Amino acid sequence: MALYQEQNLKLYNSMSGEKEIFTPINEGHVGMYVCGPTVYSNVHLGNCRTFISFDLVFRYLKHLGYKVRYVRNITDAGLLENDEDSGEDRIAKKARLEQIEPMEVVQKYTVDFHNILNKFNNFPPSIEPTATGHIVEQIEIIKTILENGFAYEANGSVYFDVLKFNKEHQYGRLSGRAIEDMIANTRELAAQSDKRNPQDFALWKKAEPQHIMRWPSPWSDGFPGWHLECTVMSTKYLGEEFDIHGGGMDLKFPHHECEIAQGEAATGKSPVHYWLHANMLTLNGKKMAKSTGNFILPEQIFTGNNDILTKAFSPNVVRFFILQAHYRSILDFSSEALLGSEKGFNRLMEAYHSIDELPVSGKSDFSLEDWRQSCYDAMNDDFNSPILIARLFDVVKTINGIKEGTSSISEKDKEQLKANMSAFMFDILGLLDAASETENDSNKLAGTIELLIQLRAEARNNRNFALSDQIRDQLQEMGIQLKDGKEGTTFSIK
RNA sequence: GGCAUCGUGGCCGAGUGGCUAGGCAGAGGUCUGCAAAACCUUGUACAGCGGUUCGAAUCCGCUCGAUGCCUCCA
Repeated sequence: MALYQEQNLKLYNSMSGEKEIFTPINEGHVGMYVCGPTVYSNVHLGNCRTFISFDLVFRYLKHLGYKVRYVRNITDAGLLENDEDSGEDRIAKKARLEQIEPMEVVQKYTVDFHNILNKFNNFPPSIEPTATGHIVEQIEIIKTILENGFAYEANGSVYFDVLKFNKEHQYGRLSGRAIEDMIANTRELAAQSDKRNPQDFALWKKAEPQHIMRWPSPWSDGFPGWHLECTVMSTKYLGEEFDIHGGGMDLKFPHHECEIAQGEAATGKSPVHYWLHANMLTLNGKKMAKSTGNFILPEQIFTGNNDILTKAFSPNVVRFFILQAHYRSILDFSSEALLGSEKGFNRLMEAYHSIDELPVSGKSDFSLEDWRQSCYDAMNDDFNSPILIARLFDVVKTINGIKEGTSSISEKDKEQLKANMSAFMFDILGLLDAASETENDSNKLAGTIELLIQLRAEARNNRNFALSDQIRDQLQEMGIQLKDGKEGTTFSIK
């Protein structure tokens, strides 16, 4: 029996504003779409948070036994720099500035994106389509929307008619906006627009002569509007209706609102059953954003090369830090918070690695099953990773108690405990077991350290404390911590 | 200005009508040649003011503050 049948997963649907029991369209299968990055610059940590959040969702659904098709796009065209009538494609602009081909820009930052997410131990999505790879489909859907009467052509561009759409459907449901308010509050824009109404958005834009990225279409040589690619690629690979759509909170309006409108205008059906939105990562209390310069790059964290942090942190620790907050909460990035996470993370890992050495007794004096279920309860409650981590720290206390002899565990539970912890820490949270990574080298290193420990023990027996302290302190400087316990000396590597 | 979200102890962060969240830091202890590390124990909290209730940090109202979106944005 698949695990998902025993578990009652609830997730917060941004559309209803409530936690809902998750029921996929096709039993045992999940279709999930997440808005990917625009590859015109390096991803910053705020971008990464969103993708780590949905990696958690992906991992957990898989763990529950669902067959998940996870589609995440690469936006490599169609995103305008400014107001859409005067703006320039971001990728084209970068290409002009760096004097390279637009597709070189795309390639460079796509590789960077994959690299970084790989370091964070994210699973790659099942399909990673690109906007430029789906121009034909985008043109087709524009035709359909035109035929259905929800769009109009003007000067070679095609715009979505929001007011007309709103008469038969409801525009603004996801973001809780009334169309009247939008009309009343639209900012004054430059008057040269071809749009009938300021709320309308572009499906197809005619390219200005200097515009490099362009494709032929029935209306003009031009390029598709940004919102369209997600509609096309999600429905192409997941169907006209699919289970989960994720993305950053900042995409809710207008991007996701437009996706809903495009889907409904094209097929008459609302495409998404569950809308999930990950919240922002802040720095100095403000959203991390490329445009304001308020951001930090993952690489700057891994190397410690930045003004914010006092030291470098591993991707694993950063991931743990991110997962210590719920994905729907704003999380503030700081050196102090990261240091706290690092210490906690190391403690958790050490406890896990000490399970094998635990003494066993006839029976356990705690309920492993209750603990295990409490972990699932946390994850089933809208992927509450901070609660799961709190439960993991609870069991750290139990493990230490067994070590000290104040608690007991049976042989069977010990095996189970290790398997469960491994599942929650590595499979679901996606943390990396650093110890297993470079086994060969670490064995040699361990042998060397053992030798030094022996030499130090001899020195101590001879009361040559100067030598013993020198060994201890110099190892410490290298990040190797000796631990003098009752059973002798052990070590850990930072 | 409109819409939305949020305001929890030194820091980070869960939770939610009555039952210890958790982590880090701090304090005390165990261990130690001295330490470190580890482990154990432990305090301080729910922005303010009203209201509902037997009971509110949790619900309602107002005030103040913060953030996000309203233009590209994870």
